[in-house]
Amino acid sequence: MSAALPGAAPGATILHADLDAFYASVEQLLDPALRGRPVAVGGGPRGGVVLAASYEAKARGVQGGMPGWRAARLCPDLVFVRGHFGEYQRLGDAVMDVLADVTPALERISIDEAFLDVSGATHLFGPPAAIGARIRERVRAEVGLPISVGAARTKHLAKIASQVAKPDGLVVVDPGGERAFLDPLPVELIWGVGPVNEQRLADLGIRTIGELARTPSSAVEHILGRGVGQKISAMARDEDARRVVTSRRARSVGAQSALSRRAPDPDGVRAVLAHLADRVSRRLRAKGRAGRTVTVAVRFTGMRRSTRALTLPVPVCATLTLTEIAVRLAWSAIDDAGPCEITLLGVSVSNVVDQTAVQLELDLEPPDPWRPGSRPGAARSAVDESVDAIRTRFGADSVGYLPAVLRPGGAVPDEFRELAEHDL
DNA sequence: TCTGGGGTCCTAGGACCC
DNA sequence: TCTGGGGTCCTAGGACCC
Repeated sequence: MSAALPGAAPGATILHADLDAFYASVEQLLDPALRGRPVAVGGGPRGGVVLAASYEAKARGVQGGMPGWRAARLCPDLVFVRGHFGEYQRLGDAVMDVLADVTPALERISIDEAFLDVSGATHLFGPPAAIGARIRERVRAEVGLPISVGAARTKHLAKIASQVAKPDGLVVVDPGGERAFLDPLPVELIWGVGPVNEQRLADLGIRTIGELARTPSSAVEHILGRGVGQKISAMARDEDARRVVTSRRARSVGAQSALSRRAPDPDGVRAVLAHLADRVSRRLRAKGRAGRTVTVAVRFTGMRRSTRALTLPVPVCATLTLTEIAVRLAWSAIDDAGPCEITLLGVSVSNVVDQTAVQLELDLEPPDPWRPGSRPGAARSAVDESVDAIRTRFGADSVGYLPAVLRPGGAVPDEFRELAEHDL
């Protein structure tokens, strides 16, 4: 528990609400025996990565993204749980419902995190500090989860405030108090400063946000590049002008699967890519969208990655078209790599636009010489439409292009994938 | 014992056009 | 025969976020 900084200044009207160790907290809510114990969702001592760690686990050095075996070594009594992904979705949605009661100016940025602009809500609920406290009480009482809230004049500052408030706290940065709040904090709290940029800044002797704010922007741009340098300098100087955006559509859609290391063989590569292309194209068609650029990512042993992209003259969303393009791109990368083993394949589609009723991609394919006047793309669309309709009625696994046996080993549940999907 | 899966944005270099 | 400069699009790679 941490106390709010005093103050009810009307200017701190952007809130950032962020559930604490979300997946792990849900597990502790569902199973009282896990409360107070170090818990890791996902992974295990013999493989996979930790998707989320409880605060008890974090205190022992366990972090999200860490390989399970390393987490187990750091914390021998760590309890690994598989995860209740459907519950995460349900409870995350329930929390967003609570937030939406405060204001419709709500920007959800992930399953467990959102910005709110409460400038229109203060006459109903009081100053931002009171709204933040009310949100925390309601989420605790009605959903049963701890949530931290930051309030400030800008999104960037509100997000930093919520990070400082964690776990289970509320921090309000009053207008006028921004510099005093920011200056002593480490640069890694700035949105966009990760391990690499943190080190680059440290090489210049810059460790705090105050030091960064006092460094000429040109010097920062010199080591971080112009775009990133300008952004980060502006953040350090508290010059964030972003508004709360209530709806945002994804600009790309992708799917990827880690594979147990294997030498690439044509049938196996095609099978995995067909599966991924099916996931991607299905999501596109469900929203009446299509994309012009197809990108394939291949990861090799040693975490070396390679990508290949192709931009088409017209948007595509047919499963078979996407599969064929992906296969060609993947082999371009694999052939360039020489003898190798692959550990991941990914397919993504960008340059996404609304698809008109006409399936323009039909004309990408040459006519079938055996059937004069035929439009082979029409057959593809017809197949996709039939499959989509069957899945709608009978479930996603009722029909597919692939034998189930080809699903890559170690795959995460589909429910987990869906948690991370952005709205198209 | 050796790293998930969903995304966003930026950069450099090359092709191409006017 | 040689040649400027700017703009746009594309590709490949990389950093970062949740």
